[in-house]
Amino acid sequence: MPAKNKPVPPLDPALSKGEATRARLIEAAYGLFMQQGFHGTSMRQIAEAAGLAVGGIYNHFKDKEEIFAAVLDAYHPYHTILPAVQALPGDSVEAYVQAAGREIYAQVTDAERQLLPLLFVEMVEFQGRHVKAMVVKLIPAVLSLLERFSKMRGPLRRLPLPLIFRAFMALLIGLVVSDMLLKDIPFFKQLKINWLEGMVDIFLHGILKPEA
Amino acid sequence: MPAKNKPVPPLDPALSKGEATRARLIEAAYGLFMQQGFHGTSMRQIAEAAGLAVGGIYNHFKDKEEIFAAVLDAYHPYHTILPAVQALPGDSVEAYVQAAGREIYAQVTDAERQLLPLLFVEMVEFQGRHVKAMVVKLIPAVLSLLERFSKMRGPLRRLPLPLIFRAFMALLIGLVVSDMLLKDIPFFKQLKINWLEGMVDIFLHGILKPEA
DNA sequence: CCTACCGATCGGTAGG
DNA sequence: CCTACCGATCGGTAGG
Repeated sequence: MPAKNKPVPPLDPALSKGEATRARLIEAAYGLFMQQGFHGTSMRQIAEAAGLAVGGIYNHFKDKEEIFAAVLDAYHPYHTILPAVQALPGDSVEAYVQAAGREIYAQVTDAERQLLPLLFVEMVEFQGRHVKAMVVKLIPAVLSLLERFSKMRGPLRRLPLPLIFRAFMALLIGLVVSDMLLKDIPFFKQLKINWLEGMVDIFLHGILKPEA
Repeated sequence: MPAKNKPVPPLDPALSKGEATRARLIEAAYGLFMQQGFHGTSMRQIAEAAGLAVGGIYNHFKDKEEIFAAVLDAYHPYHTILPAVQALPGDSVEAYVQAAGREIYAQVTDAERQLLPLLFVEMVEFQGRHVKAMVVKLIPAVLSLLERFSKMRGPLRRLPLPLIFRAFMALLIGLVVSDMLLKDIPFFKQLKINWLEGMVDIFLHGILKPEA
């Protein structure tokens, strides 16, 4: 083996050249998918935005769908939301639910414009198949969360824990989705209501015993 | 004016030839948009499915977006949901909310596979602009519904009526959306929970005074 | 990672 | 002069 010059792998501070190109492609594709959707975005557009030729993309991704999966993986917030929710102080149900609501909503609305259009593309083009795979991987973590929740069962009404969890998630999902449709409408902007706080309040009254 | 023969307009039982062709185009485009999305569906596919040539489409719609708008208008269920909800018996809050939940959920899940993918396309391709226009038109009807609701305020906690309404809609939206992601997962199918009933129950406890 | 290109198909329009 | 379409083709772009 002759001493061919090294290709300079991760000698660089952070990323190798290949990794940097891959990251540029993901970032470029993310912006284009958000604005134009999946079929509305061409490989040439992605290449141009990332500063390389069409053919070069295929050194990093086998096809367009693989780019989308990488984008979704890079931008979905579950790897930040779940640890954050697990680390929340859990003294009482009220404190926990309020904190969780704030935490999830903050991360989700923060990610709303960053993520929701991407999720719509996912549903349209792939019938949610990538997200479904994520959900399956998340099940154990959710179960351990429910386990922890079950220790605070005292003040709770007799309701199945999965129902409580899903109702909470449904409320937040519905809040974020309806936000997209309502936020530009003057009539709604004029209503001075703290929607998140109000919904969490309704939810808490819904799951707690009256005497609590 | 000589007695030229009449052009035989809507003598036919239901639709004129033009209207029938338009209806066929909408139906064909609907099926294709649902399966393939907007950019994933070609004018040629729509034409073929409707049994005419590509050029013929443009006698009915000026471009592809106009077809989509017509499809959305033909298939969204607000003109059936709203009258149904307005006609519900409204003796008590509990009865009303339970009936409304069942009614909306039935229509929405019935329309789920008929409509949700279309709404995702709408969000991806048009940033919800057609649905926003619908929402604005619906505001007066919703306000009159809230007006009616305000007469049953007795057993309700002191909460803003718009909050109650939106929380209810958010819960149902979240239920339907999460359904799409969860329904195929074995773990969830194994849970014997009546999700709709449970969520409506939580919601009702959330908005009603404890003593009621 | 590029240049050069493929089979096919894109949304939209021509004249008749 | 109209509605409803045809066969053919426009300039460009798709994923690979």
